[in-house]
Amino acid sequence: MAESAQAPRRVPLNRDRVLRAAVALADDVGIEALSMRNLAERLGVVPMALYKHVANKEELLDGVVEIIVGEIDPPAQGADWKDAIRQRILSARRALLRHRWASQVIESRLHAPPVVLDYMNSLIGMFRAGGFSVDLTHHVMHALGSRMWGFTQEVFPTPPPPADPDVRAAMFGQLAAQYPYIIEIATAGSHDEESAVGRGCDDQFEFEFALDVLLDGFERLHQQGWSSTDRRRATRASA
Amino acid sequence: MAESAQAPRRVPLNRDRVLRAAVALADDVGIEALSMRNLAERLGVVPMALYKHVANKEELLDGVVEIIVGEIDPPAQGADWKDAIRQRILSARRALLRHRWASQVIESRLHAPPVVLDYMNSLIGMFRAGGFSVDLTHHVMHALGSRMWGFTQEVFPTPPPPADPDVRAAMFGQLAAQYPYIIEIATAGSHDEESAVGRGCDDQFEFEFALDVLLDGFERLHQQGWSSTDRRRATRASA
DNA sequence: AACCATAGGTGTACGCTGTACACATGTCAA
DNA sequence: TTGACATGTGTACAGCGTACACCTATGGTT
Repeated sequence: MAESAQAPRRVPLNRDRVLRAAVALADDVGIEALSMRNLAERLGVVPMALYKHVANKEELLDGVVEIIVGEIDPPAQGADWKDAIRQRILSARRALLRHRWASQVIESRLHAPPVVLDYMNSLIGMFRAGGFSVDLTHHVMHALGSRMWGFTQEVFPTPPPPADPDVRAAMFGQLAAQYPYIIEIATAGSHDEESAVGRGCDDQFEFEFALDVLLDGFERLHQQGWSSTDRRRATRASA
Repeated sequence: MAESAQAPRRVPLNRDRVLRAAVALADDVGIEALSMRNLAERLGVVPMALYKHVANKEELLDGVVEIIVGEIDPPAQGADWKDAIRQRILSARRALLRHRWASQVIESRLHAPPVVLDYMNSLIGMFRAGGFSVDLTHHVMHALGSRMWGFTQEVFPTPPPPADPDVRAAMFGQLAAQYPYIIEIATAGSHDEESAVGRGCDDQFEFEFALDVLLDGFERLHQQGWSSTDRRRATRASA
């Protein structure tokens, strides 16, 4: 008899299948639960089998980053630099929103995988095509920082408010006394102050706001013919 | 005889000593080697002893963040909002440069320790004192993001160039073919192209450049009386 | 002075992690 | 048919955070 019926001849693992399984697993159970053991189990294989395809966990994560970055759209053709870059970064953002854990992994990488360099290289090229000097482009890329990946580090996501209304009211009073300005911001635009505390922000708006402040600033410097001889107090009119 | 001579009556641990030892240990051996076991050893104590002073490792790291943030200078008095905020953030930067691992720990926190809220609250207050609306202040704080802590995520620090000149030349050629724009930036202002690849950037300059682009943008929006009813395409003149 | 509650330190043990190393198996070339 | 090579297995180890039971020294009360 054909042993393909008996033991259904498993397709052998390969690097790509391992990496895609890792992405799927992280999507499902979160990045902190992505362990070599869990991943192996999901692939129906013993942990050490993975090491035939990735050198170690670091390289696995490098590969995962490659996959995510591969989901970013190529640059739009025909748009001016500002719109093209804006669109591209927002595409990166969409990719990273599909995998919420990805920003953390990107930031943890010690050296950039090739696709990452591709992306950065192409982004730089978009500024250069817009007429930016090498120097200004350099600084502008630094200024974008991790925002070029479509995320801002959400420093301290607001914890969910306590369910008990009494506890919530008490907590609100204490916070208002201790951090009046934070409360002022958190409750802005709401008449029911207390309930608004845990309301959260429109992340997409905040992201675009910051991105546009930066892009507008870059445009202004570019138009003014900024050059790195203005190195002291770089962008400031005052000095 | 006094047993204080015989067994030199050790001073008991307390939360503060534990936290400061943790900071010192991380400074010495790096954050990845800061384990409960290593920390205990450094304090001449058994690992579990630490748990009488911090609930778990997460809370230890919270406490470590408290100490770092405590090193940030209080706001300057009498300066205008822009200079005051600039100075404060640069002070935060100095604190974080003293502990290179700290940014990573700050970003890994799930909820903000009180001193962190203090800092943010006070920074918000500085914008408000400068006449910023609640709304604009809100967005502006988001736009600063982790830069308010004085760091930009250094995405992918450049690895040191290989020692062997032949290898270096070969690598340079390959990089130049594959990532021409990156190479263009990396070698800008240098005539000896190859050797400039690993030269690195003036991080302080890059940080201040980005900070000033943002602060200048904020100032412009503020002067123009930006209000959140301009919510679509927030900062853009075009639409 | 005797007592005892309590805070602080100890020792052991468990489950989890990444991964080194030796081994088995399955597939293709000679 | 034989052997080489790629792939998957099994066992084992060191390190991690930390639960739990225990001991000990200190300080206040009787």
